[in-house]
This record gives sequence, structure tokens and C-alpha cells, in this order.
Amino acid sequence: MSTIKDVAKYTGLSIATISKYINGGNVLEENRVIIKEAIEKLDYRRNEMARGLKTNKTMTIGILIPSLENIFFTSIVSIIEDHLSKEGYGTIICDFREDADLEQVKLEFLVNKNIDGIIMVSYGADQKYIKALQDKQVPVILLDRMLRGLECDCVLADNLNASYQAVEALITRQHKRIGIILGPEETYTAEERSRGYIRVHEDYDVRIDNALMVSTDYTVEGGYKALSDLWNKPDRPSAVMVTNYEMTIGAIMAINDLNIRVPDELSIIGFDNIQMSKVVRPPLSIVEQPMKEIGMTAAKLLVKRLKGDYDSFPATYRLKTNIYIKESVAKFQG
Amino acid sequence: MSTIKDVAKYTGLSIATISKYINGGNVLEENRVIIKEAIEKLDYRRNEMARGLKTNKTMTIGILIPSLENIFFTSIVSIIEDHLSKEGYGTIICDFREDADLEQVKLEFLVNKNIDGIIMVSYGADQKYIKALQDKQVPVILLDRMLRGLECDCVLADNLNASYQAVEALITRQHKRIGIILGPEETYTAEERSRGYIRVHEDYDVRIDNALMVSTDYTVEGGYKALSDLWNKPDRPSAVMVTNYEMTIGAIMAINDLNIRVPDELSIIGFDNIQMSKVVRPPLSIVEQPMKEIGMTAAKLLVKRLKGDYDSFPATYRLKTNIYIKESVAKFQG
DNA sequence: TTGTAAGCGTTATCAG
DNA sequence: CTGATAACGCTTACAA
Repeated sequence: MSTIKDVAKYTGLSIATISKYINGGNVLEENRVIIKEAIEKLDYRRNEMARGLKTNKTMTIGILIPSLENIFFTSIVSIIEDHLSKEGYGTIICDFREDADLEQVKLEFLVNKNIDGIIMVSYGADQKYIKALQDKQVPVILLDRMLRGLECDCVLADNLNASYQAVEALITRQHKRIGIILGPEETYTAEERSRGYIRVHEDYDVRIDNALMVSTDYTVEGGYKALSDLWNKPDRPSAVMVTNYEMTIGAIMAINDLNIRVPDELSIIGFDNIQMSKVVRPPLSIVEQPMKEIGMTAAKLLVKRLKGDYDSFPATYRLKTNIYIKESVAKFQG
Repeated sequence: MSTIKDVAKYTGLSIATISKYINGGNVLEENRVIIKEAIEKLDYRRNEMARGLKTNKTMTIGILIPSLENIFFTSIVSIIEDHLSKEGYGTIICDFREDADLEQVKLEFLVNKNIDGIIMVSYGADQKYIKALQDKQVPVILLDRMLRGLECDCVLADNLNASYQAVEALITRQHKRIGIILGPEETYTAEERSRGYIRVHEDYDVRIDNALMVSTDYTVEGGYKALSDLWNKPDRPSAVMVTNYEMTIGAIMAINDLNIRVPDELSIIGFDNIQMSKVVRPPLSIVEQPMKEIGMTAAKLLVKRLKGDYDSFPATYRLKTNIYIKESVAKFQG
């Protein structure tokens, strides 16, 4: 691999001129031609490390998500990666296996890689750390959940109205006892989805039975157990909404194992994977988060910040979800 | 952020000594203590770019896969990422959206990032490019599929025996007309899986009807159409095996839409996602590739190569698959 | 064991 | 518009 020096030698020009050409400075048309030819002939490529050392930029963005096996996050990451690479940025993607301690470790790992910016889903409480990044002018975009008491750009779904609409669809079909399977209580998303559930009950003046709101972790196993528990209550619900994809899978497994007839015995609305709705029978009703839009918004916002545009900081984008009601939901037959 | 120079100043030692300490050289115990304290106090972190410029190492590995939305690949990547980060390597993950042209683009992108090594799934024909990398002493590990005529380390599943065993399970249950839904003909994995299908037919002396071997692309839509086509043949199969996850999803959707009764009318064996087997009814039989093992093997092999150990190059690891026969498969009722 | 000094390939300043 | 030159922070002979 050749260097600027080689190109300079080959063309008879100076290193400085070549550098200028590369960075889009003013160079005589005559010389432009020669340089271009030399660069191609010598297969010159800029050494990103030397450049980074000088400019203090790595052209690398960190992406930190809870799990690489979660299609919700990887779909978003896929969009982000695509957009950023078009802008010339590389992405270092890390997952922290849903482990808040590991989150901290990986975050430091990324910071040590001198990333120019970061897009992350945060579980943990390393607010000082994030603040330190911001102070160093490293833009941080929070994904999927906000962090209480931290001024930070954030892109997420409108979780509250997502569960509001889903539960509303159930209520307008005469369901009075509606179960909801939520994520961990301290989680931002779980809290929001829970608030939507409560609010729509209030708006329609339907009494809430707290026993029907069950919190578990956002896992397949959690969903399985939660649905089983709901079903085994003496006064079981006639409909249930599940608030993430993994738990939806678990809930369906439980429904299969318990031989629950959907929607006759139980109406169900799942989350996030529209494909799933056609794989199971009857077709599953789904709340879908706008992953493409979330990814695109986050990527664009980050690039904006990277360019130094801190207009309306901190910005929060709360994107609307879609809901698809299929045959897994039926009118309540008193 | 402080530099070695700062630490040197603070401790009264020289830059070289500090560097030696950092890189595990011999330093007086007395000085070790002072340096350690200074590093902590000043929050010194090594500048990876300066180091890279000098050593010509970035401590960064490129990972190139067809899609970040494909759980088969992301599961493997997750394992790789975890292992490599423990070894101090960062990973730049790119997907090429199943587009051979984009594959080339992203590959160049990664190379321009001066990666120390690469783990990739290749669709395209950029053999010269890969060869060029190898010549530059940048180790390349091929994942999931080999490239004909290229000497390269490779980690993949034993595709041939995977389909052999699956089809064998069908044949021993008296099925004579067995459909197989394959990926694109020119694909390495599709070819291998096709060979397994043929070989087991030969071994059991069952006649092959070429019309039952359908090639499509590895997509949900492809799987949907392929199963529909098989079903609509005048002489339809009594069993079918699907050779990747996406097509399995599509096939199940088709089965639902066509109201095919499984396993009475059609036995089916799917691929890759063991979870799926419990989500659909009846429980789906599955061939499962050892993703964790594939990821771990690839990561370890890469690290070995990075350390300069080119023992038994090029190495091919062909890992065994598992098969789970569930109620979606029944004995053929003539 | 420790220090000195020469680069690694770029960018950026300043003079020509 | 072009060129000489000084950094950027680190590693690494080589010398002390």
C-alpha cells in the first residue's frame, strides 16, 4: 500500500499538495489530473489511523445494544449501519447480553476505541459516564428508552400510545378484563406501556384489576410463565396484550401447551414482529414499532450532531407505532 | 484525556519507561507503583490511533454478513463479538443486504478501515480481493460457505449430512416422494444440501423425482412460493424439507394459507430456529445448525491466525448439525 | 533498568 | 497555488 509520500514522488509535487487534493482543496487542474492518475496507479488509500491521530477523529461510531439476537434491535442497527456507512462512518457494534454490568464494560471499550459518537440502548445507570462523553463533545443518541434526569438526544417509539391503542382495540370489543404482560417494572418502556394501559382504562371508565398487570423480564421464558399465571387465575382475563417480541413468543408457546383456544377463550395482541402474525394460527394481532424509522432518525440525528449542529438539543423523537388487528382478537362473548 | 507524556511528567520518568510499563516490559517495582498511581490519577488511556500508526495494527476485526436481520448470522456474530472483545479486539460489523455488489463495497470499506482480520460470509466472486488480503497477512475466515478454488480458512455446518439426516428421517418413515426447498443453485450451501438429499435417496434406493427439488432464493417469499408450487403439482410430495430459516417461515405461511393439514397431508422439517418448533402447531421438526459452536470456532481460529500461527492452513471446520423430530413429521400413510 | 530520539502517515500553518 | 516543516501520541532500537 502506498502513502502520500509515494504519490508526491511519483507526481513530482509536494506532500502538502497531494494532501490538499485529497481533502478537496484548490489544486491546478493540470495537477489534479496527474495526481488522480498517480493515486489510481499506485493504489493509494488514505491511512485512517494517521489521519485520526492528526484530526482526533476516527470516523467510527459505537453502537451498543442489549442483544444481537433480538430482531428489534438488529433491524434498527441494520438501518443505522447502512446510513452511517454511506456517510463514511464505520460502526463498532457491541451487545451487552442484557447485563447492566457488561453494558458498562462495553461502553468503556467503545470509548477507548475513540469513537466519534455513540448510539445506545441503556439499561444501566452510568449517567456520569454518558455525561462525560457529552462534555467531550462526543454526541450520544439514546435509543428505545430515555434515561431519567439526563439531558440527551433520544429516539424511541411512542410506547404509551402503542399500548393505549392496543388495549383500546380490546376495550371497544367489549373486553373488560384485559391482561397485560409487561417488562421489568423499573424499565422505561415497561413503565410507559403500563401507563398507556392505565390511561385507556380510565378514559373508557373500565375498572382495573391490578392482578391482570404482570411484570416479568423481556424474555421468552418470562412471557411463557406470565401467560400461564394469568390463565391460572380464578378470574382469568378474556384478552391479553404482550409488550415485546420475546414475551410474545413465550406467550404463544404457553397458549399452545395449555391448549387455549384463540380467540374464543382468549384474545391476544403481540408485539413487534409482523411476520409472526402469519406464521401462527389464527393470525396474530400485532403492535409494530417503526424500526426503520427509528434507525433512520437516530442515524440522521447523530450525523447532524457530528457536524456540530446542536439545534434543539436535547431532542426527543417519539415515533408512532402501527397496530394490526387480526383474527387473534374477537369480540368478547359475555 | 492525558497522554504518556503527561504521565511521564507526573512521575518524573521518561516516556519510554511509561510505554514499557504499559506494554508489560520490565520496570522497577518502585516505579511500577508510581506509574500505576499516575495513570489512575490522570485517567490515562492509550491512544489507539497513535499506537496503530506505529504498530500497523488496529486491534479491529471486520465482520461481513449478508444480513443483520437474519438470526442465524447475528447469533454467530454475537458469539464472535463477545469472544473477540475479550481478546481486546473491536469488531466492525457490516451487512451487505444479500447483494453481491454491496458485498464488494462493504469489503473495501472494511479494508480501508485497516482491519487486522476479517470473518465473512461471501456471496460474491471477489476472490482476488480476498487473496490480496491474505497476501497482506490479514487473516480471512470464511463463514457458512466455502469459496471454490480459494485456499482459505473456513468454518461451516456439515450441510450435506444435515439434509441427509433430515431426509433419512423421512425415508425411514416410509415417505417416497419427498420435496426439498433449496436456496439458489449456485450457492455453496444449497449445493451441499442438495447433495445430501440425493445421496440418501441413493443409499436407500429411492427414486428421485427432480420436480420435487425446487430452488428459490433464501427468502420468506421464496419459501412461500416454493411450498405452494410443490403442493399444486399433480403428484404432490407427502413430505418436505426446507433448508433455511426464512424459507421455513414462508413455507409455514403457505401451509396456513392453503389449509394443509400437518402432518396428515404433509410432513415437514424446517431449519435453524429451534424456538419456532414450539410456536407453531403441530410442533415443528427442525434441523439446527450449531451457531454458538460455529461462532466460537471462527473467533478462536481467527485469533490463532492473528497471533501468527498458521498451523494446518487452510483449515476447514465442518460442524455437525442437530435434528429434532417433532409431531410435524408422521409415518407415511399409503 | 532507563532515557534519547527517530519515525509511523497525515494535516495544518505559514512562507514563498 | 505550492512547498517545507512542525506536530499528533506512540513504539522501538540503541545508548547510557
